[in-house]
Amino acid sequence: MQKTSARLLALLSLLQARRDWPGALLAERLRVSPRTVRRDVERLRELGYPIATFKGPDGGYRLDAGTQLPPLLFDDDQAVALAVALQLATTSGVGVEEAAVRALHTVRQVMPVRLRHRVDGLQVTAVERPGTPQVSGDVLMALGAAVHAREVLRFTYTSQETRRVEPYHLVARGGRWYLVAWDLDRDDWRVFRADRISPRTPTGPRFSPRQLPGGDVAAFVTGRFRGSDGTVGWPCRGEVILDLPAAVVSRHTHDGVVEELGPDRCRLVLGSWSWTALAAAFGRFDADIEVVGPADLRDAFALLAHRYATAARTAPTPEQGGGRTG
Amino acid sequence: MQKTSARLLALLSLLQARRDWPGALLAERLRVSPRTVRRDVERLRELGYPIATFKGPDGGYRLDAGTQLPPLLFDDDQAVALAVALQLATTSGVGVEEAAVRALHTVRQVMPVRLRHRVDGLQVTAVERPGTPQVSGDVLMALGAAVHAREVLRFTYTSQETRRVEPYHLVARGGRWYLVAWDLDRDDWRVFRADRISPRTPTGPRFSPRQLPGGDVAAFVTGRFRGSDGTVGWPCRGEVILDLPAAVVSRHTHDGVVEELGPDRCRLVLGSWSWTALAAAFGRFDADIEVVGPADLRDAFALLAHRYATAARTAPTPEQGGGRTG
DNA sequence: GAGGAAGCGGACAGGGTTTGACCGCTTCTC
DNA sequence: GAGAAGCGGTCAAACCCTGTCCGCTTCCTC
Repeated sequence: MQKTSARLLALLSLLQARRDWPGALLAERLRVSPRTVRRDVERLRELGYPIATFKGPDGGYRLDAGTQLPPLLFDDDQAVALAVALQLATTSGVGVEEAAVRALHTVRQVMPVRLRHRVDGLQVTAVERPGTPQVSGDVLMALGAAVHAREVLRFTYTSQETRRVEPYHLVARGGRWYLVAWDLDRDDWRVFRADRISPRTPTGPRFSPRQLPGGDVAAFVTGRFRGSDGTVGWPCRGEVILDLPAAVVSRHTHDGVVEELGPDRCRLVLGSWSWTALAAAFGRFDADIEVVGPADLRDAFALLAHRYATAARTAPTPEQGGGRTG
Repeated sequence: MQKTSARLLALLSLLQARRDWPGALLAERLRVSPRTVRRDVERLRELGYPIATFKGPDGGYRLDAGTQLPPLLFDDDQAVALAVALQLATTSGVGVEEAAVRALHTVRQVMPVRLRHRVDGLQVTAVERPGTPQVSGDVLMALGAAVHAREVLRFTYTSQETRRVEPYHLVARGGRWYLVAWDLDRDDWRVFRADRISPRTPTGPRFSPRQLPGGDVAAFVTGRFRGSDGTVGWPCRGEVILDLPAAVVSRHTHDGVVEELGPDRCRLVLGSWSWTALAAAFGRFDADIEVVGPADLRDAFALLAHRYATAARTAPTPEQGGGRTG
C-alpha cells in the first residue's frame, strides 16, 4: 500500500482548495502526526512544488498559484460535492439546468466505478422556490468576465437608468445574485441585483482596483442586508424596543438589526412592505413592545390593536383543530 | 528522498506527456526494473488513475484521463454550469464547501485552456444566509444510498423518536434538504427535514416501491409546503378568514393554505411556533380578520390587541426615520 | 518584553513496504 | 506458431516511513 503517495496527492489537492492550511489541521485531515505533515511538505518541495509557509498565528502552508500540478483525481468528498452541486444548480436561479445535468454526466464518466456509484446513489430532486428571479447564464458570464478583466461595466438597471460601474464581485446569496461594484456616477459602493442588470457592450476601459470597505466581500454584502443598513430596501421600516434578551430576538429574526440594551431588553429595527405588515412582524416576539418610531408605525400598531381586538371577539368555533407536531 | 512517491509522480507526468509508453521504456526512464514499473502502474490504478494497457507490439501504457485529449469534452455551457454550481455549493447547506472547491480545481485541470479561462472568469462569492441548518455530507450520502438501494431506513428524528421509513426522494428546496419517505409506523407519506435526521445503521431490508401520490416529487413536496398539509410541523396552527382576494393572500404567504371563499374573502391556515407568533403572522395582511379557531389563537389575538394598544400609546420620538426605498 | 502559538528539523527504534530476481502464463500481432 | 509484451506470484533483503521526543526559531499579542 502506498499510503504515502496517496497522502501526497491528497495534500496537493487540499493545498489547492484553500489559501492557508495550518499544519495541525492538515495533520488531522490526513490522519497523521504533524511531524509527518512537515515531512510531506518537505517531500513535495523536493519534488518541485512551491509550498510557502507562514509562521505565527494565522500561518500555515500555501501552494503558490500557477503551479503545474499532476493530474489529480476526485476523492469521495469531491464526488459528493459534484453530485450535490450540479443537481442543486437546477435551482441556482441561473439558466444552467440542462448544462449542469450534462456536466455531471460528463464528469461521471471519468470517475472510477466506486465514485460513480457514489454519485449515482445521491439523486437529488431540486425544487424551485417561488419568487426567485432568474439570471441568465450569459449575463452572469458577462458580469464575471468584467470583474475578472477589471473593466468598467455599463449596464441598464431595472430597464431604465444606465449605470457605469467598476465591478468587483459576483455574489450569490440565498438564491439571488448580486454584483458588488463601485458606482462611478454616484461615487459610492453599491450592490446590484444581477437579475435586473442588462449589460451593454462593449465594456469600458480598465480600472485600477479600489479597496472594498472592510476588505471582506461576504461581510460587506451581509452588512448591506442586515447591518446598520439591513433594513433598507423595504418601503417601510421602523424601530421598537422589546423586553427580551437580544439573543432570543436574533434567533427569530433574519433580516433585521438587533441591538442589546440590557440583559432583558433590546432594540430591533425591521423592514417590511407595509406599515401594517411591519407592526405585525414585531408581534411575533412574545414580549412587550415599545415603539420608537416612526409615527406611521405607531399608527399601524393602533390599527392592528383595533383589528386584533375585533378578531378576538368573533365567536369561537370549538371544533377547529389545535396544535400538532409532525 | 522517497523514491517511490517521486517515481509515481514522475510516472504520472510521463504518462501525461505522451500517448503510449512501452513498459521497458518506462523502466529505463525511471531507472527501475520492468517489474517495478508494472507495480507502479498497479499502484496508480489503485489510486484511481485509469491507465489502459495495450498488449502486443506497439503496446504500452496510456493514461486515459488528464491527457490533453481527455474524454472530458465540456462545452461552454457545461463549464459555466460547473463553475456556478461548485462555487455555489459553498452555501448548499451541505458540508462540502472545501470539497467543492477542490472538485472545481480538479476538473479545471483537465479542461482545454479556453474553457479554463471561462471558468476562471466566473468567480463567485457565495454568502451564507443565516438560519439555514447544515446537513452533513455523510448523512446526505446515507440517505441517498438508502433511496438508491431501496432499503428501509431507520433513523432518529429531532434526537428523540426513532422512525422506520421507506425512503424515496432526497429533495432540496430553498437551501433546506428533505427526505420524502413512507413512514412505516404511521402508514403515511412524510417529508422529513434532513438536518434533523440521524441515520442508524444498518439499513433494513429492501422494499418494493410504492406509488407516490401524484407521481411527481416536486409537486408533492411543494404541495406539502403550501398545499393542504402545509402547516403540519408547526406546534401551533390556526385558521382565519380574511377580507382579501385569495390571490393577494397567497402572494404573501409561502407556507400556509389559502382557500378562496369569494371575490374578496378567503380562508387562511398558517402554522407557527407560538400562538402569539401565529396571531402576529395573520396581521401582515392588511385586512380585517375573523378568527375561525382554535381558541388559543383567539386568546393570542386578544393578548396582541392589548400589547399593540399599549405600544401605540408610547410617546412618539419624531426624529426616527421613515420609509425609504433602495 | 514576556508568553504563546506555530513551524523546523534532528534523532531513534520498530515495523511495514519496496525492490529485484526468477518464473510460468496470457494475449496480441505478424 | 513464434515472438514481443504485459501479468502477477513468491521471497529475502534492503529500505523507508512513522510517531515520539525535544530543543529552536519566528512572529503575533498582550
